[in-house]
Amino acid sequence: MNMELTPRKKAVLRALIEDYIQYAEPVGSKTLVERRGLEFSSATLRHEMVELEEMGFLAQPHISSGRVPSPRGYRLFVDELMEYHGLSEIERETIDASMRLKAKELDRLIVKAGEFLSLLTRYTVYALTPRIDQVRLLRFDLFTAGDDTFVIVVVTDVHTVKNKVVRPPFPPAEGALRRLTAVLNDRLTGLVLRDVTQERMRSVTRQAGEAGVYVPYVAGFLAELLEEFDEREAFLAGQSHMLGHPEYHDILKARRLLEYLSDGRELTRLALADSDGSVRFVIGPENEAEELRDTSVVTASYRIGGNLRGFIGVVGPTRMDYARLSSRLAYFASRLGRLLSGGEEEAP
Amino acid sequence: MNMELTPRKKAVLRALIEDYIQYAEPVGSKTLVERRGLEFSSATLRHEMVELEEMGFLAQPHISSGRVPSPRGYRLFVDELMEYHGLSEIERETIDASMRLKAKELDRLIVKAGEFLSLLTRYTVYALTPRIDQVRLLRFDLFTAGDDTFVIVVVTDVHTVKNKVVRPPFPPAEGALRRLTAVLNDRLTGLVLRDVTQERMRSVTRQAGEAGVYVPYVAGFLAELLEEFDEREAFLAGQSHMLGHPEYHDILKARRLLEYLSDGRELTRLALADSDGSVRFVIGPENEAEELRDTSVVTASYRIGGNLRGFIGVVGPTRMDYARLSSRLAYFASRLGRLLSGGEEEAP
DNA sequence: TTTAGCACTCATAGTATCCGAGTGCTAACG
DNA sequence: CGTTAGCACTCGGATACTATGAGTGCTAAA
Repeated sequence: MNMELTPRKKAVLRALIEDYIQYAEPVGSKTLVERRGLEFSSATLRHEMVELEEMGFLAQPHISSGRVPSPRGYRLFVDELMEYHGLSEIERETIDASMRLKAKELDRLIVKAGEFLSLLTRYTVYALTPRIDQVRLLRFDLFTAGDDTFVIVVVTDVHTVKNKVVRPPFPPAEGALRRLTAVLNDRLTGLVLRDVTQERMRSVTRQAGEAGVYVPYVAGFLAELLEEFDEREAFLAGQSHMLGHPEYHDILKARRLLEYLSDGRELTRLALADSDGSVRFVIGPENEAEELRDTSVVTASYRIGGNLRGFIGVVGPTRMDYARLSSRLAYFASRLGRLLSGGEEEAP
Repeated sequence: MNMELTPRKKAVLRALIEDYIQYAEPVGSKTLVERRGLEFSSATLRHEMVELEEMGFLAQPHISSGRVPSPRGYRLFVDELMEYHGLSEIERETIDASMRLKAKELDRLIVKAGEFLSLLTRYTVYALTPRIDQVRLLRFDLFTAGDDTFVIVVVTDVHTVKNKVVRPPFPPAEGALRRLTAVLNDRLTGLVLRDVTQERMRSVTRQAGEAGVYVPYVAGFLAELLEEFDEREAFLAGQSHMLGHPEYHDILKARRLLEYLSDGRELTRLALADSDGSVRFVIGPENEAEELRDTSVVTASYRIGGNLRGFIGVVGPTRMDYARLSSRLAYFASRLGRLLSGGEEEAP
């Protein structure tokens, strides 16, 4: 028996997968002729299908039904067979328009982007913010605000300025804060956040004189920032789309999946894309998590500035419209990266 | 026929509703005796049930089945019949512990709170931030950051400090920004954001000399802030819980509802609680939105500081555990308000 | 190598039947 | 007169059986 993937076998497999993606029903030899227009008799196709099944690319739900792609089949499809859809001008414009988001904080922006992507693709979407392990401190500013509080503002070199309002037991004097600000800017700016040691903070305290009593607040804030920057935040959008696919008409399955996805920690562990721009497919059992074994995840990454990478992706049944999806996702991610890197007047 | 709500009728109705809430199955006269321990024969209870049905408190899915509470029945139940569960010490502590949230931004805090409430109640939760129509400007600060950008920081009297990074076509000089900052603080602090007129900004420009070229950036930022503060933000959490209730085993129903709820604008229009602390129930057809006609919404409000009110609530089938829910929700909302009003060192 | 023909498989839909929880009504009881 | 036992009746849901037809694998001829 011919166990090579002849061009004809590829054509059959491709036609079958495309049909199954569209109609979500096992595809028979006759359907292949009638609906996909393959120029062979159904008997010939049956031969091919038997061999494709033996090669592991197809499966049969039961003995007398049509064929269904196996995960390996999908894998071959996305790697070699599928034809990438180009985007129409209109689609490009829709995506571009969606990027005019007003939010200023990174995470709000990502959430909005995810919601839009979910609207666009009609799949459930997850998004991960970048893990920011190298934040550089650019500037400090401390000033009083209200009766007995003061504000610490820290400017970093990534997309955000962070601040905190502090209420110390002893009311801060404007002059003392000004002095402390000067010392902080003198001693700490230009440093990477991770490199701000206790030793350095002690030297700030020494230099700050009486304003030194406020140093612990600054140190505490920096510690919080370090922690906050260091972990990715995860978001999910468009959960209701999951219920639109027939494979999740089993309510228990749908529920388990959504429950799994709503755990941010699990999301963070989810498939991450390989390299910028390109799209990664993780198909069914290729997923590590038990809960995703019959689910596919398609991910792209977006870049902020130089080396910060966040991820945005789509979750759905293995029978996803990979071809259509991947081009949209890739374009979307590249646009998102551009937006966040400050194509607008936004961002340092 | 006795059309008055005798104490016995109330007892029957209450027992029936409690049973239905627990088991989600039409309740028969025999069940009332055996499971709820009513001290009458099933025949007597059948008499009562006929009358309760005629009064509109019960309904019968079909002629030979048990009874189910009608929306009017639930209404009576929450208004008069149900017995509020107290919270155990452990539950109180669990809620209190959940309030030690690290997030600094208001909306992130609300999201986290909503996620926790959903975990606690096992229902889908929605949350609305307060509508902040009276923001007072406390302080401005402008400074350069990086090569050709500068940062505008605005401190307000509500829970947040806002900032924006701006990249003007002409690099800003440190001195000019210092001067502009001084003018802004002189002319605008203490004002309510809404009262910052174009006229006022023009006078700032005049006073700022050469730094006046940067005033439009500040004005633009203030306009954005006004818009941002003025609208509530809406969040949804725990969507997967919806699928846990048998009334949403109809996937189409579940999907429609989740789709409706994932539209933030619709959420904003959702039932709002009446007064602080107390909990409001909107039962099935009492909802204005068509999509919520067989869904109940239970809402509480939380206060930030003096007069800002946000809402947090729970969405589920009309067969909700109102008694258990309301006490938990009320306590949760009051705790949330306390947290946000600055029980911690947080917030101006 | 391809295709027509054919017997075979089996999921699905449709139909018939049964079961029993629950009802409403009536008559007897305290 | 309110309460209860008894009973015929209803009807949704479970179970069993059958028919249908899409799809198969195999064989033999083109």
